[in-house]
Amino acid sequence: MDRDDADSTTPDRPRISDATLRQFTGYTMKRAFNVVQADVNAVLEEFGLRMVTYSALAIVGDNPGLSQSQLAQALAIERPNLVVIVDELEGRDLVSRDRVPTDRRTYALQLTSEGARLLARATEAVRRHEARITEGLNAEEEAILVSALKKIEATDIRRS
Amino acid sequence: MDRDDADSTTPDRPRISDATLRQFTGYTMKRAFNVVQADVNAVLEEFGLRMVTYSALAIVGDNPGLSQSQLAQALAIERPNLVVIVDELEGRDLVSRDRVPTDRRTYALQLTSEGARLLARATEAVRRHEARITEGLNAEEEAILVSALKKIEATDIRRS
DNA sequence: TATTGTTATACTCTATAACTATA
DNA sequence: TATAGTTATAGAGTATAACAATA
Repeated sequence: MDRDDADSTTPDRPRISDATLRQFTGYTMKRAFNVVQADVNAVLEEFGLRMVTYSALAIVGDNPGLSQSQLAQALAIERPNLVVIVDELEGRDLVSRDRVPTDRRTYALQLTSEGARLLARATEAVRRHEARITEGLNAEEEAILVSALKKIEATDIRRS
Repeated sequence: MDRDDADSTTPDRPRISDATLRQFTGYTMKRAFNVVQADVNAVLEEFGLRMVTYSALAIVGDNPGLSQSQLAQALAIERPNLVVIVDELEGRDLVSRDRVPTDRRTYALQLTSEGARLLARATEAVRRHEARITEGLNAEEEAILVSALKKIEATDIRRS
């Protein structure tokens, strides 16, 4: 991809403006998150993980014994889609599905020792990715960024 | 429900923790953006638009006469995928594809008057959505939020 | 030889209905 | 009757290769 410069071979449109979209914080959130997502996916690929499989490991690690329905809700994905994710993690011996005697419909999910080890290594790599992404921010800026994002996340969306 | 609860409204499942993921600003960015995206998509649906078709209208409006390749680059999508988007917008008479005499390979994209009208109405609705989303933030918080996001967006990602 | 727009295609992600086995 | 997990499937979204027309 060649960059546009002030060369006469470029007809009349050297730079594309996104002024209308730039007035919106949500647009800037999307552009910033695209950069974060590309970098974190590259980091996780070294562990054979994607954002969703890493997140699943982290949630199972924080909540040993939870059910697939609970994990699906925590990841905000539909139950049918979670099945293949847990299949993959179980097939790689990172997560175990244990039957629950008190309710034989549900599985209790747990990290295997290998899953715990991979999660720990991946979490360290994601920490380094985070440091890279936020290196231009001082502590106060990052604190306000996080608190502002949490307020947006907590917005009570009302439909008209 | 057959278990005796201290609170009758409290479900019998414990709260799921996302403590490991919450240490990451990128995770909070994703959670916040999910809320923004759901709301803006609901807003745009009333105009028969999605985020990508609204963005395309906005970019064409800001850059009349640009080519499909330039629009694809501005939207960060591949050229083949843009074709169906422009097909849709052209089929609804929101955008016109005009032949360029100086380079007959390219199309000059422009809003039709109906496209300009729809863009203006949708932009007003998105402004109201933005006000809803950021209503918990004061001016300083929002300014720091935007500047922090722009710094993240500008992060120079280096691959090892 | 390179570029614009296009077709075809494939792979991922996501969403819904319906099934089974349990409760 | 309801719930957990599952299967099948369909719709988006996204990516690459290759082609015709044009430069």
